[in-house]
Amino acid sequence: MKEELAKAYDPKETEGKIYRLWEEGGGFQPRTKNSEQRTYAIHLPPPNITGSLHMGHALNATIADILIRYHRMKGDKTVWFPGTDHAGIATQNVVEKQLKKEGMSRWDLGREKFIEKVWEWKNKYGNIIIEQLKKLGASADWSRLRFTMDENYANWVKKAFIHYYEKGLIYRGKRIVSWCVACQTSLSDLEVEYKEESGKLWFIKYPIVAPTPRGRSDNYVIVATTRPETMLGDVAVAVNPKDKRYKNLIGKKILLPLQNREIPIIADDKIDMIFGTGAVKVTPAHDLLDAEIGERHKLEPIDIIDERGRMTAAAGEKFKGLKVAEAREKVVRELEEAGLLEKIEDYKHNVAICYRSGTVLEPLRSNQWFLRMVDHPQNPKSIRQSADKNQKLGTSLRDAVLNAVKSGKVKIIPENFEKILFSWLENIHDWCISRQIWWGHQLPVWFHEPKCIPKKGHESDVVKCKEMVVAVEKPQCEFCDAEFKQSEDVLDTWFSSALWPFAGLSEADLKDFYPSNVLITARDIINLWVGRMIFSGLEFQKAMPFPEVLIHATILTKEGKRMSKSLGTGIDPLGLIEKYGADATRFGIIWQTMGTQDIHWDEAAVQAGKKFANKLWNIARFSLMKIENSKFKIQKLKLQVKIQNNEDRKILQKLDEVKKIVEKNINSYEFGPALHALYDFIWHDFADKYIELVKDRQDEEADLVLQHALFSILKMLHPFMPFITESIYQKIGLEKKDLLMIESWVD
RNA sequence: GGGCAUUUAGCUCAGUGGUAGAGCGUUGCAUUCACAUUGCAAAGGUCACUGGUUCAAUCCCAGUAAUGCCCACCA
Repeated sequence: MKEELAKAYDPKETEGKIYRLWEEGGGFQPRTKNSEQRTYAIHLPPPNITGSLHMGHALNATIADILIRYHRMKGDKTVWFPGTDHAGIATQNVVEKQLKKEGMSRWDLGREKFIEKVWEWKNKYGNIIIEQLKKLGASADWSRLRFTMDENYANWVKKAFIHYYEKGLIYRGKRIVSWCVACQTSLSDLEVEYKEESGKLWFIKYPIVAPTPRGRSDNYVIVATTRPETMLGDVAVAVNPKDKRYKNLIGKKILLPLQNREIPIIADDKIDMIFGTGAVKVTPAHDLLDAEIGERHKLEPIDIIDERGRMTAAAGEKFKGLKVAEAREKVVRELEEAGLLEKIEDYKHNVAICYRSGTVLEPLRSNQWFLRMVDHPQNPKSIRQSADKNQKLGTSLRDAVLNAVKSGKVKIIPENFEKILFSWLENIHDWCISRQIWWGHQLPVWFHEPKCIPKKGHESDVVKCKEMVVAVEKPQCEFCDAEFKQSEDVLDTWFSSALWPFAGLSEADLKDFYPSNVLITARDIINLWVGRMIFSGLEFQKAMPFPEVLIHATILTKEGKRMSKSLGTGIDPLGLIEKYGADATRFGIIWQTMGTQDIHWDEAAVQAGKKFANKLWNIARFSLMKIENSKFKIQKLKLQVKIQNNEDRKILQKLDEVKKIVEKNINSYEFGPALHALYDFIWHDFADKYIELVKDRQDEEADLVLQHALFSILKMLHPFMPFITESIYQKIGLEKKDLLMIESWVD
């Protein structure tokens, strides 16, 4: 059927229709086209259900969509796996905020009701971002949509936990963790952020017990601290063993002010002689370094701050129950009154804050679960720098990742981001995987109720009752009637995200599409996510989850600053789609994607994309009109005539060159250059020159070359600008015709 | 404190060991011919700075400066 093309391209009129056409045509599902059975798979980094599309997602999804559409046209059995992440703390915070507006807290509701509320919220808002990705033209297979809390995904999470536990890699212990008083949970190292703060450095006099000669000023040691209130939990004062100033004080005792406790002066080479006074108060319960020192010197920690951020009884009667800030004031005041405050200096330093709530974190000791990262004391630095790529590493999870990257089993693109991974791995601590929030995967850990009622005939076996069982299902005690109760902790969200390349996939998909071909992601989650997916894949699938990791650009503001919602500097991709159309938006993004250089966002590129779309539209309008009026109707897409005319030969040759450039660029993830080449060719070679030349020609060859070039252009441009190319293609009067999206690539 | 990256036209960015390129913007001309969301043309640059290698450096090397990003348990 003939259909007149409008004079200008209208994305609004087109995009919805075309997307439905694709979906109804089953274009997103994988299919086998050639006999080679090559597969191509990408996993969408699952966006948080709390999120809405930002430029980073748009860039990521556009890149993935280009690769997916290209490989699909190439004939590979292609699939793009989409899904969303339950995003533990983030989602819980959103729902808690909502509750707060109603004057409630999660505690008022109770755990069960609260989780119901979160599910309600998820069902209502959790797929917004998926709908937004569709607007962008993402050709993901929505029939394979997953959620990190789906039932079989959850089963994988439990399986993984139990596997690690039985292997001895998961352990429970009372350790210092970063504790968020607002979220009431522990955080992993990677969830801690730092904020510069102008604080104070207090210099406190600690009297030495063994009296030095009277009247001398050295009958106390001065320590400098940013957190005077923690002195209530001091168990020692540490100095560097090489420090001459304190050499003869080592081993002597100090009478801890306000607490009137005797504590030793110890030597530890971790102490920096330059900083402060060179003497450090040691509070092993509330500082990581101090905990390390405390352990080395076998000093018992004293917990003086509790999980609500209040002082405990151990802080002393006067301080018990006070908030940390209040305690600080009071400690300072009392020290001053006692004449033990030497001086106060202004001091700028970084304080650790919660990446979700922004609250200052309290390092404190808490019962948590850890995943062991390192299994032997080998110096990792020497591993990385070693020239011998086959050098044996240990079998720890950390070493598995190191090994994979070092041996090239996984390639990080660009290569220099390997360093980010290496430096994290070199200093890695065991991963605190338990959280005290409610929304997430509850640990498959069961505790025996303390009250034990022995079964008949088992009165003497009661001692054999297990206190704790790690299992998928609730266990039953052999010897008594006491109920097992599931641990209230949930797992760190990233524990489940780490299983993303395989968890929740059907067995058939796992067989066909594991490993996937490339992981596309932003640099800020290289450690948080990529590193953990690598060891999870190796652990549970015995193979790398992906051979390549493409770290794409970060989109910054035009001024080169980070885009931030709170500062209002963020660009909304949906606004761009609304204003210019999805193709123009994709064009604008990719136009600026040169290598992996960060992008200083310039909307002019999107405007250029809109103009280009219109140009293409009119190229098609002219070409189709000419061909329609020609006696030489289109039969096939292939050009099968011998070319006589020189101009024809020239344009076909150029077309072939462009094809090679585009293929080469896509294969090496150079999307910007590919688009620039297409743009130049289409506008300046094809439209400006060839079409002008061909206007007066009436011969068959001209018409055939014109249509061949047009089809080739539509195909090559399709991965970049899918809507308009498909829309034009659908208007071509061919006999047998499929969707352009599954049409075969230019040959 | 450590690491990485960037610096080229008014703006956002490509690029090459041998007279410098695009998009947007600017200026002039053209046009009821597919497209004014157009065509043709023009103006506009000591390629951050200093030194080195070279017959020749915007490009390679070293250093400096500015900017940005990431990592880090200095009290």
